[in-house]
Amino acid sequence: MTDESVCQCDHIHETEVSNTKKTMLKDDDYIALSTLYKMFADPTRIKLLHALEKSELCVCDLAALLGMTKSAISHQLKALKLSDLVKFRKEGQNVYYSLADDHVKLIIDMGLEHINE
Amino acid sequence: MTDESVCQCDHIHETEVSNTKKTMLKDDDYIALSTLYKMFADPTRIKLLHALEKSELCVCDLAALLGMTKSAISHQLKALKLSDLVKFRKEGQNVYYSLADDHVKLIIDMGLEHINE
DNA sequence: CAAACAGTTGAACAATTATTCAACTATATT
DNA sequence: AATATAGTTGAATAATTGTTCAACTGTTTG
Repeated sequence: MTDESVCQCDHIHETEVSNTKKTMLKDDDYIALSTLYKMFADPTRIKLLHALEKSELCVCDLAALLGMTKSAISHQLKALKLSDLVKFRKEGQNVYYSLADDHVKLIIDMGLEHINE
Repeated sequence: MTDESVCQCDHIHETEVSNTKKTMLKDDDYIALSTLYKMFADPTRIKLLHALEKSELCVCDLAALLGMTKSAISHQLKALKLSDLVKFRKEGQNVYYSLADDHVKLIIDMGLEHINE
């Protein structure tokens, strides 16, 4: 099956397309990238990340801050944890969450720049 | 209704929470931010953006490059257009798309950095 | 003018996902 | 040991979303 049969096109700019093809990454890389950005693609999660820029907070603090249930927050923190965007430490009954690294702040700031222009 | 009644928590670190609250943005800002990142949160769209880093391409080119139908590509380009991530120019039957500004490349590169560590 | 092609669009369908709810674990307190 | 609280978890539900399909617009060419 040719590319043309998939895209239903006859006249393709072949040199540009083949040049671009060389610069493209593996499919898995794009999936990994989009999976990362999915974490920033939800208001609740981006609030959590932004809140944790300031200081570490426990699940209760975050739930109170966002006005949401502990369960909802815990579910989202789990997703952020799986994407290595937050880390945590346990202390007694509390679990304190914090940002995993500086990229998180940089990515959020980059987005804010785009919004505010 | 108090925050506590929503989050089901009794012992909240009040000073940390109220300090963090001061640094938080308006809800609309978080919605705008997450809406922006939603555009990067899909493999097809991030491929389109990455492809357009190299040179402008028409819908047919992009469809051929990604091995997808013109319709699917057109739908995603519309979303990217609405988020001001791509711009376009018409020439005869063709519509050439290109990146709207440099932020797009920066945001993708930032994500790649996080992946490759 | 008619045929061919590039591109767009809306509806439909399938897949993904955010929150809720209830049940559960684990730690701390009395 | 019993109770209370912090946090997690899995299933269920509702909402969102990506692709397909068919029909459409607009431009070019013979």
